[in-house]
Amino acid sequence: MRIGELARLTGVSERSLRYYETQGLLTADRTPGGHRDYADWAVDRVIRIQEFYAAGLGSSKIAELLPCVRDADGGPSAIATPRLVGDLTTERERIDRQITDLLRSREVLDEVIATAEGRPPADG
Amino acid sequence: MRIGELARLTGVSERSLRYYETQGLLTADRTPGGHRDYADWAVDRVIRIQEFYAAGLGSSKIAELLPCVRDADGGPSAIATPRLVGDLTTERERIDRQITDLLRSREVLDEVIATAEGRPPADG
DNA sequence: GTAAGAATTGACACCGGTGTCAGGTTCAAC
DNA sequence: GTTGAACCTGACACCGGTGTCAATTCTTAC
Repeated sequence: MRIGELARLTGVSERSLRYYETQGLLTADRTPGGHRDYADWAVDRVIRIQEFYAAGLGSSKIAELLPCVRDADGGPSAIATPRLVGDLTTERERIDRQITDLLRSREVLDEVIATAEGRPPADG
Repeated sequence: MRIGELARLTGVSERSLRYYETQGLLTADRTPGGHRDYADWAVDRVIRIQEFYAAGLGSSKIAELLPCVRDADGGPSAIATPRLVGDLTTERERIDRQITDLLRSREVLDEVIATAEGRPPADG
């Protein structure tokens, strides 16, 4: 499929899809004229990339990580090197902390919202 | 207390503490010479500010939100306006989505780590 | 008084994914 | 062929919390 369709299917801008390619996150065949031609599994990959970005990982970490992820690209998945495993473990801890922060902030927001709506804030 | 001590106690840089003041997130008395003099509750407030930042809120939203949060600043808490409640509800939804993303990414990381360590990936 | 450490303001820079514009090329339908 | 939509590359800018440096001033202990 072409970049326009992929953008439409994933909700990710064409700009970003091209950027992912420069970062080694997403590859595409080319038509004789130079237009990108994506395989079907690109949709899943783009969604996964977005999830990783949302989780706070940077392009280079995602680039290392993607080959090790079992997904629908049809290829065999690589085994993470010990160094990468160390990095990912660090990321995992960061993600844990972030989840904790998010849960706490969500509670606070709920309390403020509940108070403003005249409901008694859930006991705390 | 002085800015240096507050920075040490919270783990937040002096630079950031001064920035928070410019954003209306944190106030301090001043000594006759102009040095900031923070009350004890500033520690809790700074930690809360950091949590909100970590949750993806911007300075201006936090500035609106803080007066409505019941915390240790000794003051009575304000009631959020309907407009603010709307904004906070939107933020709450964003936070929910982000938590979902983080949980999913964490699972993927766990699988990659487990595979690399020769453990069978937790069934999925 | 004086010296050393701490605090002040102001300015500049960074990161890094994304938006956007410009100027040119390709594709597909007629 | 021609035409209009889609695509190409390259460049510039943004955001916004934080790091850092500079030049100056305040505080405190001697």
